[in-house]
Amino acid sequence: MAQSDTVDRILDAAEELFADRGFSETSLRMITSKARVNLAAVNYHFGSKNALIHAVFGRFLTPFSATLESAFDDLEASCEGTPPTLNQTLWALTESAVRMPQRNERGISIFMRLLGLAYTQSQGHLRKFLEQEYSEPFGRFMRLLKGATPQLSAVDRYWRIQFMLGATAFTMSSSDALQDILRNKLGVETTVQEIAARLVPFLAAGMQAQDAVLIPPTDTNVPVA
Amino acid sequence: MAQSDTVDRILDAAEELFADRGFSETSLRMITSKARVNLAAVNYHFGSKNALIHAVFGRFLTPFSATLESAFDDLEASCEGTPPTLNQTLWALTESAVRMPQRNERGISIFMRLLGLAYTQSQGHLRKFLEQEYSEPFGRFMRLLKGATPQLSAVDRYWRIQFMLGATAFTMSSSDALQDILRNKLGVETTVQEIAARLVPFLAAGMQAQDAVLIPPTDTNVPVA
DNA sequence: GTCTGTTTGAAACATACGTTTGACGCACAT
DNA sequence: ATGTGCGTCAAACGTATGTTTCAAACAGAC
Repeated sequence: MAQSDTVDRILDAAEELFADRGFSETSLRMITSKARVNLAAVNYHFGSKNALIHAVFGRFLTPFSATLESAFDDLEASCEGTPPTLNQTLWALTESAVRMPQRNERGISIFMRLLGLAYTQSQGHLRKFLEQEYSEPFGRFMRLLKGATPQLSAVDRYWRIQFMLGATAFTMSSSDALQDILRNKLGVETTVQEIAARLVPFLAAGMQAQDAVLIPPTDTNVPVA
Repeated sequence: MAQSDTVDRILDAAEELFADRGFSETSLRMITSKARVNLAAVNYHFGSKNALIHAVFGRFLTPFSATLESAFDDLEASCEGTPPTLNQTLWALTESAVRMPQRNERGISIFMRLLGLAYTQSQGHLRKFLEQEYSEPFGRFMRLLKGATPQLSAVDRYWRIQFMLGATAFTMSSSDALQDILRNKLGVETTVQEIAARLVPFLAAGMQAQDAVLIPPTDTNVPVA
């Protein structure tokens, strides 16, 4: 055949190992031996380890950003002028992620982990690369958030978006470990879809919390409902 | 003198480098050359790189957990039987963190970053070590959270605690970068204390969000106030 | 001063890494 | 049949890592 499946075998193995161990803690030799290909194949097909990492993201993120764009299109079309709500925007994002065709049942979980790692490892180089490479859907999501939270000042909105991002990236990046703990402690099985279903209301409520009073402790719970 | 300051110089350098670059991306040679001590000093004083990492955490976490314990003591004493509220508990934690004597103005930010890394790097080995080593204040905080959110199921509470942890660790760990962006974009200056003041209401609101409906999108914002 | 235990110093150790090399096999066009 | 290009392979390259070694410097006790 003109093109063997070596490339895909490498991508599959790399994706899984990166998610389990992080990028710099995963060597090319681990990847090639898991994929049962020759060590030199990575540099032959991808050029370098860094290019491999980018390729792993590209394989998922390029079709995902297309899916996301059309989900945003549908959402805005169905709203006819009025800006989509916060809940709708967040759900459009998570639905798009969950609906992506998966290579296996761990697919989503693996990829969320990779995104989380991209935000915390290698001094954020990967984060900058991804935000640049996919600035279109990224910027659009930010604009939707702005439209959905007109009551927030720009500064408040900025920080709260970081809080959301943090909760998401962190949770997803360690979702395997967290699921293990939950299984051992409470005997509960969890899917990534369920985590997302718990995360979205948390984020939406935090995003719409009453403005921060810059004076510390009160002696009653903040009324929420 | 009986004991030189070599140990502290190593700890200072390691702390900063670990926070900037992660654990496995920081070599002993970087640490010793930044600390201007001999390479062998690390293995002589600490035994191994892993033991150094543990020592870095210990230097901050041991006094901090003492401060935290007494803050919790005060809080529970002032409540006389009735369980402290969520807001009070969260504030007791952040106050304790902010009030810690700092080696420099980046102190808090550096340490938050390290905690965040501990949860995401090295397959969670560090996380397990820390939760074991400081199970006392850790478990107590968890119990306080439980008392402050009796309406939540154990599973819901578990995940929301992870969300809080993620938002906090992520934000604090990249607070330097985030503050820079905000300064350049909106011309606003921010302190760690102000970030905390914005974070706590976000977390409290998310923690007390109405139970997750496991069915996706609605067409109205979730009512919050 | 001399001895003793502790801390530093420069150098080497063994190992692992990402990358490169050059020979080899194989399909396919000529 | 023959040559050409692509993919694979074992082996090596140079570099960087964590750790160890052993001699020298230093302190304080006698």
